[in-house]
Amino acid sequence: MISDISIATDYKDAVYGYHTRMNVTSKPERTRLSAEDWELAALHLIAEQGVGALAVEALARQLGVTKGSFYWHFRTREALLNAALERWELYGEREIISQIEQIADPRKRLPELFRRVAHELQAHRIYAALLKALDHPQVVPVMARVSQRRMEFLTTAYREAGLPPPQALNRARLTYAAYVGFLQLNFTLGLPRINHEEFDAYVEHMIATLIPA
Amino acid sequence: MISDISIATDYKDAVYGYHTRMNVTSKPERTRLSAEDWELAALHLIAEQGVGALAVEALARQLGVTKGSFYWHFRTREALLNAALERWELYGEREIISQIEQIADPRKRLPELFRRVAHELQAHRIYAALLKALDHPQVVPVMARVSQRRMEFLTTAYREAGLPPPQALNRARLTYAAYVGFLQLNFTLGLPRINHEEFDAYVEHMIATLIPA
DNA sequence: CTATAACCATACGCAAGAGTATGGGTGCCT
DNA sequence: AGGCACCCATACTCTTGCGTATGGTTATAG
Repeated sequence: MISDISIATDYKDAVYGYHTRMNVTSKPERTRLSAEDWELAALHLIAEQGVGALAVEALARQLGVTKGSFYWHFRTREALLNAALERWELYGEREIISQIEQIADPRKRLPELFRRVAHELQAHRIYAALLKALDHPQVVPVMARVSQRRMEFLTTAYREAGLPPPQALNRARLTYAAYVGFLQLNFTLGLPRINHEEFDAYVEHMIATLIPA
Repeated sequence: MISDISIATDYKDAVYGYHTRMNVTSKPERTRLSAEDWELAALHLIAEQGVGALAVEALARQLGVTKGSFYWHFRTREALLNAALERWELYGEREIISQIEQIADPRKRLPELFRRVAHELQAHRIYAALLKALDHPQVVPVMARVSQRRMEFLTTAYREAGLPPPQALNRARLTYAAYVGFLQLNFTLGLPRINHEEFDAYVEHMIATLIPA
């Protein structure tokens, strides 16, 4: 229980860099919660156990409170999910794309993108979890928008790297499908448990195969 | 009381009385069921609505019976899931791989494999559904075995097509990830709704990009 | 033709989880 | 000092879905 809380706190720190609860060993530290706290905890739980595991009483236990708190901040469970998804779409994305866009040489963007994504896979856990929750009607539009944006980014990157428009689009499709499939096959399914240097070799193979010289 | 129940039953027949089995007839379907019937219906439901929607009472309604029937054939809900998964692993696979293996020229196998898979996507709905259910501990080993077999098949195919072993393995990983990702992005998420000739162009692009000349 | 096994219906019990009602506590503002 | 907004706990209700108990029906072997 207490370790769960500390995990949630660590997550918040990792994302937003502030610290509200520093208990771990001592008492439950009765700090009051905000809607944001619930949303962040929800995202954390989704990343760990999937959307299906998002239950309000379970979340309340993790946060050291009861349902009474939750239903003051949110009208329903769906409201929490929507708020969490919206937060993820707004703040949980952006960084990488804007970083890559500032690389001068278009030819160097794609390899760099591949390598960065490959080395920050942990940040894509939520995306992987949402991918498996596409039967929930609430997540579909969010995922559609996010995936669409990423696809467009990839497409223009391939065009700038020299591919003619139609091929650039198909190459982007292929690349993005490979990304999505990789997330599935590694987070959830643990496949042959690829090790570190072998993984790097795989990434370089991807670069050599998918990116035009 | 009893009249209420009978009314509810009539209503059920009128609404849920659709294709309970392969043979699509109307109501007087009062044939007795076997365990196999339940397993097939379960697989069908999984393909349509995912593993999470596999509920015994819902299945019973679809088959035109009640729970009483189910718990004669199976000890528990998990038992049904396991039986259905086992059936799928045994009978729902094999065909394509064995077909492809009988193509003489190794260089022609991979393009042919790609095209066939692309044109029989419907057969991969269950695989796509199970992919999203990897948090259920029951499906993990099944998917691990199936994916492992397919990966090995792809790897040897790439070797026979001329790639040196380490590259063949990585290319197989890339290919299979692209396959998995494509399933996700198309069945569940409906992305930009790709049309027919554009899809064919995408498949050919995949072949040109992934298969060595 | 009847006895047994196979199959199914009905009516329960039980647990989990969403949502509600209501009251208590805590901080801040005036 | 008192009041109001904010936050949370407790104790319910209601629904869903799994599993059980028990008895009824249909098929089939002998």
